[in-house]
Amino acid sequence: MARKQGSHSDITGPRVRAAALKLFAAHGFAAVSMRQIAAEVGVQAGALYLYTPDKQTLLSDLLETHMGEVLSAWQAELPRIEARGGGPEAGLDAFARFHIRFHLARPQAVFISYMELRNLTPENFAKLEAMRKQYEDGLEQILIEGKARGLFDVSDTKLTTLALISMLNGVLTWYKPEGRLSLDRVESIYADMVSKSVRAQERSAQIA
Amino acid sequence: MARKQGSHSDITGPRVRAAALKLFAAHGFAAVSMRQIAAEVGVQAGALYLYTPDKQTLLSDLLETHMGEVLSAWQAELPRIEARGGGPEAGLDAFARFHIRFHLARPQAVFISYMELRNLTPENFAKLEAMRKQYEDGLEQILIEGKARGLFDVSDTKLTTLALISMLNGVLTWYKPEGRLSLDRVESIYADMVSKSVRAQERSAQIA
DNA sequence: TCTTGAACTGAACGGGTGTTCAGATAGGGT
DNA sequence: ACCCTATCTGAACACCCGTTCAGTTCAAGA
Repeated sequence: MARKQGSHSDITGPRVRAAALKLFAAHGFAAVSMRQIAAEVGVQAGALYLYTPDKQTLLSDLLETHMGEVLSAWQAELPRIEARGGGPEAGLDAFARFHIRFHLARPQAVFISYMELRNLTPENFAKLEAMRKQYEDGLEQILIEGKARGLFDVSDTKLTTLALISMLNGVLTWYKPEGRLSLDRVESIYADMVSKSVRAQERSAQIA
Repeated sequence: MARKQGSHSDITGPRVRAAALKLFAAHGFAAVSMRQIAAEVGVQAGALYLYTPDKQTLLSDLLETHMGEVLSAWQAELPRIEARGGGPEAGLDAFARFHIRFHLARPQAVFISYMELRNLTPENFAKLEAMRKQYEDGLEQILIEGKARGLFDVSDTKLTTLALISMLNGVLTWYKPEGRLSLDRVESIYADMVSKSVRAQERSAQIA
């Protein structure tokens, strides 16, 4: 029965990862069995081991791939910020909008990326943490620069970075594409809240 | 060996719930076995069934108890807000500070409350969702009133409610009691960010 | 046409799962 | 001193787990 039309390694491999992503996001890593993943792909459990050495690696590959995509997508965004002036205010706005848009396009990957970290081996966990930190540092640099220029009123850039990312991540818990608000509208509202939450008060002295 | 000193139902029952809370928070509901919980208590697995009809109920009892405590603690906070003037600004500040303080005191319960919802039966899930909504409505009412009085600049009170709670919940992912910042300091920084993120711009017209 | 080997099956491995229950144990009431 | 019963044990139940592997199938290369 092997080697049916269109059932080569190039096709089954991605299907295995897609099935794992879907099921891990829906039920959690620990609650999903290799047999369930295999059934979703339409294959016996043993066949999965042609595409992953074990269940744990299947998870960490998904997470590393996702985090890699986040990092390179944000890198690709930087030139566009420069093109629009490149100040901390433009950077912060771009970050908020990028984060919302990018993450809403991959809700399952984002979901498991912060739900299933504890199911990684220490080595895999450390690697993921480093990537996450790199992403957060991108935001913190914007805050640091804005603070230095007196544009932002931020007492602790590290805490603020985490608080802003938490707020932005929250969109995943409720956003539905067919919902009341359009993606653009959601993006704008979040970008506005982010901007206001760190903006320095306009000094009355300047106006008076 | 039964009925050792101090090993009555009144004592073992709470110990079972405490062990389950600890292990569920650390490893996740699906990854923790009844035998592990029993071992933590110092008892055989069968004995757990004197204190819970099944594993699922053990989880939902923990979640419902926690959510009940959140709601009643917030109710108890309301008179104190009234005493301090009772406006939307005072209410919002009180909510942020209450949320941070209360949740940091129960990190494990909070953790499982938004990680393990999917492991509940639909009935138990619905009950929990209703309680969570009631809590969120407390915050939204503050925003609605502040918006009506022109104190807050909030285009969508529902979205803003969820965004603010997400931001406040984020504190759990990084706060360590022995860390760099004191609880009071963290509380103040978050309360400040919350306040600024919804505050209406001071109109230059008023000043000029 | 024959051979090769990638892709997959299906059964098996040892071990863990939630849950049940007959029986042992021992503190409190009489 | 005795019994009662709340409490707990330890074994068993049927089933599911991740992983391995000998064997089967069949498209492609020679």
